[in-house]
This record gives sequence, structure tokens and C-alpha cells, in this order.
Amino acid sequence: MGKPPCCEKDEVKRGPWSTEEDNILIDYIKKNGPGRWRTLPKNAGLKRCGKSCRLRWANYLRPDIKRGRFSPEEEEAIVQLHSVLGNKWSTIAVQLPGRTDNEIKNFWNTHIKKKLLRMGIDPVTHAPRFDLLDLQSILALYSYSHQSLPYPAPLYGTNMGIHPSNGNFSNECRLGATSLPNLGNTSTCSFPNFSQRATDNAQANNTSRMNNNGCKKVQNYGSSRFSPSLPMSGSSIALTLPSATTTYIGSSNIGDAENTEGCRNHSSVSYYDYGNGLSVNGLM
DNA sequence: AATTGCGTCAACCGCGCTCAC
DNA sequence: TGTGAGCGCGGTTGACGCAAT
Repeated sequence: MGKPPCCEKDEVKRGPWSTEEDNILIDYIKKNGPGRWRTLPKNAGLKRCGKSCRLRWANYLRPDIKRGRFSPEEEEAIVQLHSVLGNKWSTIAVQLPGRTDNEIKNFWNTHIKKKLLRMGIDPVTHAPRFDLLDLQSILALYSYSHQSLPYPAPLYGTNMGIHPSNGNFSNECRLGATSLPNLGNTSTCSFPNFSQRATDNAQANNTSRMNNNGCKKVQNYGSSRFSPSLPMSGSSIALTLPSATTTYIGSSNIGDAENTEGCRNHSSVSYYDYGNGLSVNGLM
């Protein structure tokens, strides 16, 4: 025997809620508390399905709901939680006070999912997908020379950093870049929601490479003259750079992004030639 | 000014789980 | 133990507003 419908469809109002209906529901729940949704509409005098009442309360009328845009911190938290929990929106919502599962789900589907796809990251597995990448995005995937990335790599909102084993500045431009310099003239690279991982901060603090603003500088390589070949075979991509010039970032922008105290959360990076052959292994 | 395309998000739908009887 | 009510969850839809043409 199938489950009967929760309410007779021709006897209930559907569609957007009016202010009057909202007020009736709020007043009723203030007096009686939430719950008993099936009988609530009749008791409150609403021509709505109980399910609709519960949804309206849970996703919109509840007093503890935080409205407005998601902060970069919330966005990154959602991505990280999703990489562990998958589409468990209600579980994810527990970690984000004031946000509803529906709101997070919508934000994921309309913003984050598309963003990850643009970055060449599979929004389901959170693994890199080279078949999703355009050329510039592929160029964002590189590591130290001939060194495998520690996959599953940090896939989002990461940044230039310090080599995890020797503390030297990294030439690593991890996943998280949404754009690389246009091949040819431009020499900037944008990173959304730039944030330093705790481990990198700790290592960075051991260095003395600070700019005048007290912001950390990070060695990087880049590519106003970058014209690599992209042989793709098997499980690796090799990027070959044309020259072997090592330099530190001259701009303080990267320092701004790295510094967690007193520096702007700027997110642009200047690129300089670094040299050496770089490879990304263990992918695909 | 009108039309079209796209992004956003509130609301709906169906399924599955839990628990009381 | 079986059944059904109650509820929560995740997927999907569609109305609306804005930007581009």
C-alpha cells in the first residue's frame, strides 16, 4: 500500500507565501513551538500543506537564519565539508550557523559547482579533471620539478606557499587559481578566496622574507614569456619552461594575500620566469 | 524599448528513515 | 513484527529579476 499524500492538493494553497501567511505561521509557532506539522495548518488557520509550513519555517522564517551573501570563509568551508561529506547538505549546514541546508545547496549549485568546473575540478570527487580544463587552467597545475603532487591535493583556495619539507619558498601554484596570465603580455594571476593554510603559515613565519609592509613574499614562477608544450600522455603532464631565471615576487600583492595580520587580503600574483622543467604527476 | 538568455533561490516533490501503536 | 504517520533530506522546478543584445 502506497503512502497517502501528506495533504489533499486541491485543498491547499501553493506557491509563494504572503506576508499575512508568514505572520500567521510565526505567531502560531511562537505560541506553540515548531513541530506537529501535519496538524499545524488546520490549527493555525492556514490553507497550506504541513510540509510546506515546515519548509517555510525552516528555510525562511526561523529567527536564527543568517541572510545575505556567503563570506569567502563560509564558501571555503562548504567546499571542504563537501569534499568529505558529499551532498549531505543538512550535515554541512550544522557546521555553518545561521545557514540552512537549502541555502547551502542552492549556493553550491549556482556558484561553487560552476567555479570548480571552471577550475578543472570535478565537483563530485573534488579531483582535478583535465578534460574540463582550458589551456590556461591546465597551466595552473604544476608542482616542483618532477615531483608528484600529494594527492588528494588541496584543491581550493590554496596559494603560493612554502615547500612542505624544506621550508624554502615554493614555486608551486596550486589548484585554486581561476586564471593564469594570458600567454603573451599579461603577468598577473588571480586567486579567489586566498587563504594560507596553517602549516604554510607556520613555515612562512620561520623565514625573514618580508616586504616593507611586513607581508610575506613568495617565490614563484610565471610566464609573460611562457610558451610551454603540453605533452599529455598516461597519467602526467609535463610543462617545460623556456628559461631558468629564479626570482622573488616583486609585488607585495602576494604578500598581502599571505599575511594574516594587517595585510590586505589581496589576491593577485605577479609571475616571473623561474626556469626548470616542471611536471605534474599522478593526475588523471 | 523589446526581446532573449541567464542566474538566483524559494518552494515543491518524492523517497526513505524513525517511531509509536 | 508489521504498518502507517510524521518528518527530514536531497533533487528538481519555475518564477522572478537583471544584463546583454
